[in-house]
Amino acid sequence: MTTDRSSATVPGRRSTRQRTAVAQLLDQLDDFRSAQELHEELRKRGEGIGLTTVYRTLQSLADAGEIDVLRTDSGEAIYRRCSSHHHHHLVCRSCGHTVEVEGPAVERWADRIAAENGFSQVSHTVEIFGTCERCA
Amino acid sequence: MTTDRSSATVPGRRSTRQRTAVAQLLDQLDDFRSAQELHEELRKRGEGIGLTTVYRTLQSLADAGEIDVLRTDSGEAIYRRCSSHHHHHLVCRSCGHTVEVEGPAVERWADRIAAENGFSQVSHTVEIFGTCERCA
DNA sequence: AGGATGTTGACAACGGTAACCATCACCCCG
DNA sequence: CGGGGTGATGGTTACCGTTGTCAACATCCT
Repeated sequence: MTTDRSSATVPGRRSTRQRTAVAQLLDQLDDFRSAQELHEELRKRGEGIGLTTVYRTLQSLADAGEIDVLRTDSGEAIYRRCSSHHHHHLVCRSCGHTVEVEGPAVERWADRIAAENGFSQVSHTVEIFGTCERCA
Repeated sequence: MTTDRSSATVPGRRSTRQRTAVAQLLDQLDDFRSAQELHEELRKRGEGIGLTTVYRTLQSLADAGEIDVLRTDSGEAIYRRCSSHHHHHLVCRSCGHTVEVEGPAVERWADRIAAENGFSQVSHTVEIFGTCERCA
């Protein structure tokens, strides 16, 4: 069995009903969702929670590395609970279905390129978009 | 000799002083810049041009594939005139200084991963961010 | 030159996100 | 097990990048 991350406290420290609700919802979902979508879903489920709190909680979780953040073409941030090790995503443009992927060679390539050009504090974004079988 | 892209018209069709100014500025710059930065620079140079027009022109150029668009961590769009062949970027977080990079192996890796998971119509984003030597 | 049509730009609206801050809930302590 | 200090909440306002609006204007074809 996996660790129960739903009770993660992250921010300052306290565990509240709202934070638990956000964490649990993220655990259940497998696709990237926007803060507003998550907020709407929580309210739909009867959770009393403010949009501000959702934003704050997501930001804390992201800062703590507990969730991944992507940007849509329109600039909107979308969130998803991910495994903790470094990975990238293969995302369906149509339904948002996501597969975590790895590419050790890509990591090395990025680091090498950056080093060759004198860049430090290197990070990189690698996302693959396409149409999944079900949406094809 | 290369084609004179500074006179690109793109949108509907007409060539105007403003569009030429934006295109020329992009030709001179080698870094990713936000619409507002470009607008400010143009005014600094004495070009009478509205912010709205800058946004519109950049969007048209991007739609036409004449410039590349990236998103900063904060979600802001940044633009840069790029070579037309497929490439990626090594971008300085601090000053926007950019180096175009290539990674044939990465392209193949992305295509293979997508194929293995049954995804079609594959595209990918690969950007490397860091701090360049001058900003370190 | 004349005019149809595309373009401009000041301004207002918009949408996502973050700051405020008074009220509230955790949870530690006795 | 209850009081209270401290961190959390959330309605509201503010922000900021970006886009819509629309009257005035420039371009370019004839």
